[in-house]
Amino acid sequence: MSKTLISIVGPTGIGKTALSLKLATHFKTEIISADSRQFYREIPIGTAAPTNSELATAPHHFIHHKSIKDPFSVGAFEKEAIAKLEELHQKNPIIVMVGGSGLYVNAVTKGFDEFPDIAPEIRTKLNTELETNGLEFLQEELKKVDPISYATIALKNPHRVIRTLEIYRGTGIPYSSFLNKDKRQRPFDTISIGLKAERPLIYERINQRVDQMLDNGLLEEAKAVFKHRDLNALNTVGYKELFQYFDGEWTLDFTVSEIKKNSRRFAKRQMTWFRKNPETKWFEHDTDLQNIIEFLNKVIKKTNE
RNA sequence: GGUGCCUUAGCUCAGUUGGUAGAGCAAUGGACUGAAAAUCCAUGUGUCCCUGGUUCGAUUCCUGGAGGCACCA
Repeated sequence: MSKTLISIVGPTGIGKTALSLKLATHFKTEIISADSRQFYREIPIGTAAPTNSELATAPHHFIHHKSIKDPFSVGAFEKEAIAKLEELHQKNPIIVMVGGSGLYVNAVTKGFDEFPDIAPEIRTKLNTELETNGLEFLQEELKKVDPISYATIALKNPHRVIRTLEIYRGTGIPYSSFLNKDKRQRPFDTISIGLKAERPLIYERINQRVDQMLDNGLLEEAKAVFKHRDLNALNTVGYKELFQYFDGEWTLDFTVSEIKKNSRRFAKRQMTWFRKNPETKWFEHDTDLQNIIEFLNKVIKKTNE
């Protein structure tokens, strides 16, 4: 039987975790997470990570396996996840992956071009240069050093400009010349399942879930990591707003409404990202499990013919 | 009951000396190959409360009405 990865995508709060548990139970298999914030064990509440009883339902990977202090990246995740998948596929031809981080999902299913590791100091330096000299200064350097990227990337996006420049400074080779090498072939087939719902319903559920997180102790959780606020892992909806509240800048009511708003915007960005994958099969969030399983069995049977 | 003020985008409001209107926020669409819950880009037609009048033309002026707020009784 050929190796299969069932990838579940969709906006935050739509029920991906619940579906992943049902599918893992049905196929008697394990779950890989592709969620860029549920990696971190210090922030389970605000990231809506699976609860302990959910984690006990099926073996999970890449949940709470890192500290917010550990440096981590999509590239590192890609390598770890592919290695883990290979290991799991030895035991079971079907593995489930859930995650709301589109880039991380793609890292596993499609893979990236190979880039060398870049010393983190280079990015730090670029960030200082951004602050002192401004974005245009960096754009000028990029124009000289990598005109192809200059013409293609979003020049007003400092993250993108810095990434392309750090590749050049770290290797002496333009970012653009690393792209579109031989795309790696994955040793498994991916079946992509998307969960969808009407926008007002998604928003309503997000609003409710934020209230639920606060009842579950989000405030205390955020307070406990407050002193690490500068870590990238904490540049995250729910925490960055609460830090403003702790600073005395915002009232609690305003903070909560900002968390809800930013969660809604996040969900919108997720939908934009996931919509562009033409291979995703979309189901309503309340679709009967049997229908999804039927669909999966049909596809799996076909690929094994 | 009387007097005054208000009624314009989902919200808060600006504005048009009469030529059918614009800001902030919200919202929407999009991009995104190692920061991605990050970061970035783009998008403003709405019975200008209703009715009648004046006018070539009314959201703007006038009459009447409805709703809101304040003060006086």
